[in-house]
Amino acid sequence: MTREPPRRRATIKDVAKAAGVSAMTVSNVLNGRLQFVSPATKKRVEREIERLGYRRQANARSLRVAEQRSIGMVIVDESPAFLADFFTCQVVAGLANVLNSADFTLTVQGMRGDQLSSSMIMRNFEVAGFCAMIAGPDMERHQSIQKLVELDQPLVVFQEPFESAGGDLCIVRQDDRGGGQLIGDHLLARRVTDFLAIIPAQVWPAIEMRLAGLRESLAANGGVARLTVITSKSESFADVQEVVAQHLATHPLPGAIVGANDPIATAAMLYLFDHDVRVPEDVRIVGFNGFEAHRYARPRLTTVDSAAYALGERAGKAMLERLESGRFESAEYVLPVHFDAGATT
Amino acid sequence: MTREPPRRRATIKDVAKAAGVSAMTVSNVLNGRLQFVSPATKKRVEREIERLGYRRQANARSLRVAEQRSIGMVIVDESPAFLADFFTCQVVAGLANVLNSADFTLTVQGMRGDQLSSSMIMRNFEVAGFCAMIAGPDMERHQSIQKLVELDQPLVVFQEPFESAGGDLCIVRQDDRGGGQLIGDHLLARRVTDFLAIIPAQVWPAIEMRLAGLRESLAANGGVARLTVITSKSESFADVQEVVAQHLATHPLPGAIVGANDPIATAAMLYLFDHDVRVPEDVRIVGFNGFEAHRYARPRLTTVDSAAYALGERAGKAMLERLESGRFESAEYVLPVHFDAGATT
DNA sequence: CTGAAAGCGCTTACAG
DNA sequence: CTGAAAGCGCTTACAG
Repeated sequence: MTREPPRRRATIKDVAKAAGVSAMTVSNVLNGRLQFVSPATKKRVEREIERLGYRRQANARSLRVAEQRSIGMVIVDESPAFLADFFTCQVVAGLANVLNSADFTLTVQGMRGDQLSSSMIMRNFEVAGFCAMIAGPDMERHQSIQKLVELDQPLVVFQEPFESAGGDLCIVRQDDRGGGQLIGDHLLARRVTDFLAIIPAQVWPAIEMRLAGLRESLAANGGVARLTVITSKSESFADVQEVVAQHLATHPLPGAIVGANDPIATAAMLYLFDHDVRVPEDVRIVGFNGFEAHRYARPRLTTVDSAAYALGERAGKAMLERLESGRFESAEYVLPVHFDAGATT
Repeated sequence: MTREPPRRRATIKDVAKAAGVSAMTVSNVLNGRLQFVSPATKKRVEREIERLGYRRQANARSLRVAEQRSIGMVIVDESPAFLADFFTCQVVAGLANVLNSADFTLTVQGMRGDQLSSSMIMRNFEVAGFCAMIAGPDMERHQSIQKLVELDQPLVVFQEPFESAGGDLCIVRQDDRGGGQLIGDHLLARRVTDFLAIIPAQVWPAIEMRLAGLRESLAANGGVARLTVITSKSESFADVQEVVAQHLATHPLPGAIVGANDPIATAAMLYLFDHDVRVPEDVRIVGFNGFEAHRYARPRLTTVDSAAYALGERAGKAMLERLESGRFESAEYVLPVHFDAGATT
């Protein structure tokens, strides 16, 4: 229970004294204002910084110059393992990479929607701007976005289908609706008339958009094709298989199963295999995302490749530009998705 | 190019004035020191905080109380997509979750080993402690750890096999060596004598440990079994298949293929299928990690389940305890792994 | 080119 | 119970 000995961390004054210069000169060296400091002095200061193990108190600097060097990433999700989702993880990876390269740090905080207002990252002022990935139904999501907008700081929201209501807000998303359309068109061309879509219980706007695109495709075809949507408790193997079993117990085989993402589609496919249904001969199957891990199922899944990592990068760039120029250069970025034909259709 | 209008953010003084109290009273409300403030005053202050949209400047508070409310997560990896790795992602998810629940924020920065010294997070003092996930060969990794230790702040290192050299350091890892042994024992019991291990070019200490465990198992068996190790440029499907093809062009089929992780094992398995080799009849295959995404390959892969998310949680708890009590309660935590028999052995 | 001083927004020991 | 004041470690406008 002993506390640390109170060995004091070196400050800029310690460095200044050791180098025989003023604190201002040390500050100039630290901030690269080299027109004010001779090369010899610079060397001396740098040696003392090294020797004393001096590190700048980011807090003191930020307070003085009223500038933060971190971006907040808020993930609103019911699951306590919010970041464990692969899509989210890829987005965060791309974002972190761009920000880190520009000497910004990424501050991650995940929470449920009702915890947003009470979270540290919102009650305190400590980041230069926010990025947000928000799950949930429209109403709740919009409440969360509204709360973030009211912070009056630059905000990038991922995978949000609705138009930016103006403000200091930028939407970065991919064309999930277009992806849904591509799936519909592809299957209609193969004369599928009976579609079964499987979505997870946790509402994600991107998944709603995929469904909307699929519906549009079917409607454009004259509306002769029928779409049934069933909901799985989660994306897990067991839950998907259970809901598929339940549905097929009372319904005929559909012409095609469209999974909201690859894990769901693959779980459904394996269920069919275990019940001697052939894919694609009896039922065609399509997933969504096309991440590496799901290229390993055989037959290879037909899917739509998502640009999750690129979304993160795009958001990072947008945020950096915003901080630089004072406004977002575009209110919305929509990245394309790519249809990826496998052997299941 | 217009800068933001200089609308000033509300400070504690603004709140104090609006509520007709002193700044100290506002501070007391903010910090829950309610013995000093009457319920009526508290209500009034809270109303003004709400009305003015006041948020505390975390920098000013941290500077004053000399206490940080963020933990730094350093990921040292050659890949620019450092965080995109699923194992790392799971670790970060578990860590973020525990820290967030304790009102700590997680500050993520990824970089190559040679960028460590020049990174913001190291040159500045802005977090209460560090967690680190470090790839690379022993020498380079130890250099990185050394640099982090010299910061003289609490440090948790993930998946590092070597003993803590004392200091303010805690190792959190899983029993990868034991996992390797389990794989060896399992295959030896099935009379395998010719092992082929496939590892990625990027050195990870955890993978070295898996190999070491496998070697120990073989040695304990009298050393009649032979182990060949080949290296794939990356974990990607194409690279693994290429190296397997190359090897098998000049070598007979092994009795078993041990992948350093599931993606590698699965890619090898699919290569064999494409060349009419039966699994497990002709060649047995084992992977490592057992993440959900790889339960979808058929036949279901025999693997060892990793505790990546739990590693992150354990590290978070260890760090919080350390900050609370002044020392790590244990210099090392080793989480168990579980053998997960599938249909490929 | 260099130094002394003010001030960023908080918290807290001290005096009333 | 409340207020005035000092000070955390920086940066920067100002004076020499």
